[in-house]
Amino acid sequence: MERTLIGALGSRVGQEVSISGWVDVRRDHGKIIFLDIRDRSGKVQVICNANHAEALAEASKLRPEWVLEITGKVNERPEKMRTEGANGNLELEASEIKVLARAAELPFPKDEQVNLDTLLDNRPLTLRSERERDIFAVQATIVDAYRRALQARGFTEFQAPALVGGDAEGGAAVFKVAYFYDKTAYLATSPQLYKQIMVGAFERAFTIARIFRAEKSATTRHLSELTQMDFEMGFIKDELEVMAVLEEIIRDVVSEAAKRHADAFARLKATPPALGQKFPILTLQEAQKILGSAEAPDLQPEDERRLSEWALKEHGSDFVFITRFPTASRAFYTYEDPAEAPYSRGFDLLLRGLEINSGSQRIHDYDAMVARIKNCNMDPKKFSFYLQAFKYGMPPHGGSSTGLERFTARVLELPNVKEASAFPRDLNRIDTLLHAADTVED
RNA sequence: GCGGGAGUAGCUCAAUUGGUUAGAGCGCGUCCCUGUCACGGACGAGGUUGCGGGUUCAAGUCCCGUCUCUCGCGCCA
Repeated sequence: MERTLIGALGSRVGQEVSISGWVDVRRDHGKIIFLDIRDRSGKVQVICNANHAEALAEASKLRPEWVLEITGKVNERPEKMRTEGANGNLELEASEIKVLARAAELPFPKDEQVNLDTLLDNRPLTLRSERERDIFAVQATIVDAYRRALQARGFTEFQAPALVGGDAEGGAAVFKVAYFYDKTAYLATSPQLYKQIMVGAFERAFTIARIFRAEKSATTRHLSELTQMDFEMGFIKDELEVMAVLEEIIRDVVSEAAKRHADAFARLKATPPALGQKFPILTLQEAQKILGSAEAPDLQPEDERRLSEWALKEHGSDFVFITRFPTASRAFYTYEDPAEAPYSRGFDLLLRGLEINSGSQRIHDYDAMVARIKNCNMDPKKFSFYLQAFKYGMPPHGGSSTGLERFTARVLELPNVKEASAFPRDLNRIDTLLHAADTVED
């Protein structure tokens, strides 16, 4: 019999169907056994009783996470046995149970709240929990909505390289890779330079790229491998134009996630970020005045948290832009208007106390770019590939970069960014798929 | 890299100022149970207290070293 998805059982009441899925829970009463079966579309209660002795005998052997194919009849539940939620009014009376795969004893119940370390050590299992599926379903929507929002505004998606010939950004620590005979390559710390090159081709370009940072940091906001959602646009007047597009995109993404996943937000006890009428914009100086702190070239984590509290209180927004950082504290390609020196046209976007996006207007003039590179004590020759984009005519442009895991974590109010990565890597954590032979049972 | 906290059963955690045989809940095993939905009930198994050294009549508990986790700072996004 053809498989029916569990989510579609509501329209098959009274009919004989076949479902496939995992055992979520078994409740064994001896002569009557209940199973909660889960597939990608939902869950349903299966009842095994004396009407089908073979199925009942089979059900008594089942354990959590066994994979089954069950044939039976979809019944309305007796009046008093109904529950809230999907399929709460029906149940499948099993006539035949076929085991497609067994599962070993679980180290802990699938939906039990465990410590972060245990959660990540047991990822193949814990990803099956409702909580983890909620997190990564929301994350999938964030990526999808970001992509659609940019496509709708005339941006062309491109694929950025992960292997690069030099550390383009400077600043961030890089992973080295032995590259064939005598070369050294690096894992990209950002798609930035390639994104700018693409402005020359498409005017508006974006990429959703894996990037790598070898920072020896052990915090709740760092990962060694992460996803950056980057866009870059040509023919702008200033960074405010980039910020306006970014704000529109963020509004689309947050609204879409809230709309599609209201149930997940509720289960995770998270509130979708408040968008307010408009994201407030503070210059660094204004921000430091609000904080009552001394002038410094950048904000500290505690400052970021306090500014977010201010933005929510004063503007009903969980987001706040910070602009006008000193040019010296920003990446080399950041544009500085002579009239605005020593401040740059860079900006950060904070969400609930954490920097989730960084952007700027960029230098577009070839000579100015070469001069800035020299000024930063770097060799323009090493940038000759990148510099071709400017040599052959580049419009005034700018863009921004959103950290997917940080964004997901703040949207869902997850305390540690590692929870927003299905397979996080950090100082000590990296999967050893090929070295775990001693943990495999014979 | 610096600082705080932690490491006890498969998981989550207890264990007076050092003191007999290290406990609980969940999970697991056997048995009972025809309306549960975290089903329930009876009984049971399960520990070199991260690792190495030291102090002491006696160490899960105190000291030193080491590894790991976790939180904060630095760096970074």
